[in-house]
Amino acid sequence: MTREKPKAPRASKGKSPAGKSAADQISLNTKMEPSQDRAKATFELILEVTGELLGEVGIERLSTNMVAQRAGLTPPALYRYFPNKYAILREMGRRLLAAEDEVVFEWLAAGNAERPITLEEDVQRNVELLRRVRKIAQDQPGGAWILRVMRAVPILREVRAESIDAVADALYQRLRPVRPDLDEERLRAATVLSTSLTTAANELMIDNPALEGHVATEVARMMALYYRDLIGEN
Amino acid sequence: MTREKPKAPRASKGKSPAGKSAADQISLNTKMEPSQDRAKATFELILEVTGELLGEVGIERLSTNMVAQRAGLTPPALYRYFPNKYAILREMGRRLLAAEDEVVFEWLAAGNAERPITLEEDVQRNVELLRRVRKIAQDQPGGAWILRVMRAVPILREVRAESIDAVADALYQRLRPVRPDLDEERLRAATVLSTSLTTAANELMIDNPALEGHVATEVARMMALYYRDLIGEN
DNA sequence: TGTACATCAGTGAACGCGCGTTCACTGATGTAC
DNA sequence: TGTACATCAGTGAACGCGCGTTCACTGATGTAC
Repeated sequence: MTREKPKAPRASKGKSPAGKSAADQISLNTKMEPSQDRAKATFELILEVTGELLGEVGIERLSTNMVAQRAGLTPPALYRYFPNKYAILREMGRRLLAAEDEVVFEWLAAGNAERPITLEEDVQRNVELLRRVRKIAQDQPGGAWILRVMRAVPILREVRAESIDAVADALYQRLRPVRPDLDEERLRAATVLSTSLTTAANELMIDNPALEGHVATEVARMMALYYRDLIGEN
Repeated sequence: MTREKPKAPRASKGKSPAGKSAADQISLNTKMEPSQDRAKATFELILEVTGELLGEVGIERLSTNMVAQRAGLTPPALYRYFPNKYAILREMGRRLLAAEDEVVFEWLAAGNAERPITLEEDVQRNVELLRRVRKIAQDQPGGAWILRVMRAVPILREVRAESIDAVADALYQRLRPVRPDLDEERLRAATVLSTSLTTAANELMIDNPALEGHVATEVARMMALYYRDLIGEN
């Protein structure tokens, strides 16, 4: 009795930017369908366990076999949802950054980036935003490591880049009407830069909690001063 | 005829910060002695080839066997100098960051951080410093990848942290006399922050050459504004 | 409400491969006399 | 300047291990009637 091969949907290869050359060759990273409740729980368990292990052994020693074992599964069970460890990390990274981005979007929607206020108020608003964003990574097991790994692994770098672009663009859209005369490329560069540096500052604080208090206010001040100069309200 | 086991010096385990827990367990990373010219050439060849491969296959697929093969060596020849791939990357990372740091030290020694000048001159000086530092990573094969990997691999993170601390401290020593009244922790935080963010900005530009021109001047301006406010010369 | 059946979720066992690592060795280089 | 010998540099072959991956399968869940 020959069974039909299930031969799953096998992924759409993402947006695959053609000339991206290195290291993303073979690895297609899309997962299969979790439909029943049990399956969804397994799916979430895999993500959770991967976060823990990432912090414990690092990305290099992390393997699908190791994740499966820790989750109390056999390897084929994991394979049902993720073709390899990068797919797991990608899902984790997406969720983490999406949550961070959401905080920023809300902050922007509340008008924090545009109302004229004093420098000190400006700094305090930035401190608060930074704190809220930072908390998301800190509250997730292995969160700090996901952030780090997203800088060094090609497939994950895309996820990170998209998140930064999305945030920078949202900021751009808020600031554009305030200074319609400003050179577009300069404003684009400013928003991408401040977004990138803000995440870098948060990673610095996560790495080095002893500095957290002072660094938070200093980076908040740095950004406030920069944008006040750029927008021209100082 | 039994030979004496050479049983090399086997490393001093670095400074091993006791509670560092994860992922640096087994890996001792010190290399053996290259003495003859031929050996030195091999040593350098290994570093060079590793840089190339790092860019081509990424850190995950990089292996000592792969490096040895590409260098035209057998694995034991590589083992004579490096106990594992992290030792190679560590040496590369050290050299790269030492070269970058040296540029900053010279820039500071030339008094660029203290003389009272106009904002625009200040920005230009920062742009030039950034450019010089950036060039070092760009000129080295796999340089960008070494920088990335140093954020995500525990052993290499130490190398990176030491470099940033050294640069931040040099900056601190320059600024301390200028504002002896400033809270020490605040000034420390400011120097570590600006050092970290400057490297992050350079990595951003390396990742995204299209933005290089604008980002360079914007980050230079950001730092200039920040320090002028901090030191109180605006 | 009960049961038969289709589909979903996960198992157990096995595989080939390349990695890290070791061994006793040969060939190259340098140097004492 | 020539040669004998010690040390340094690199080889060839082999190993055990854990990884990614597959297979045909059993057990769990949901649903049509």
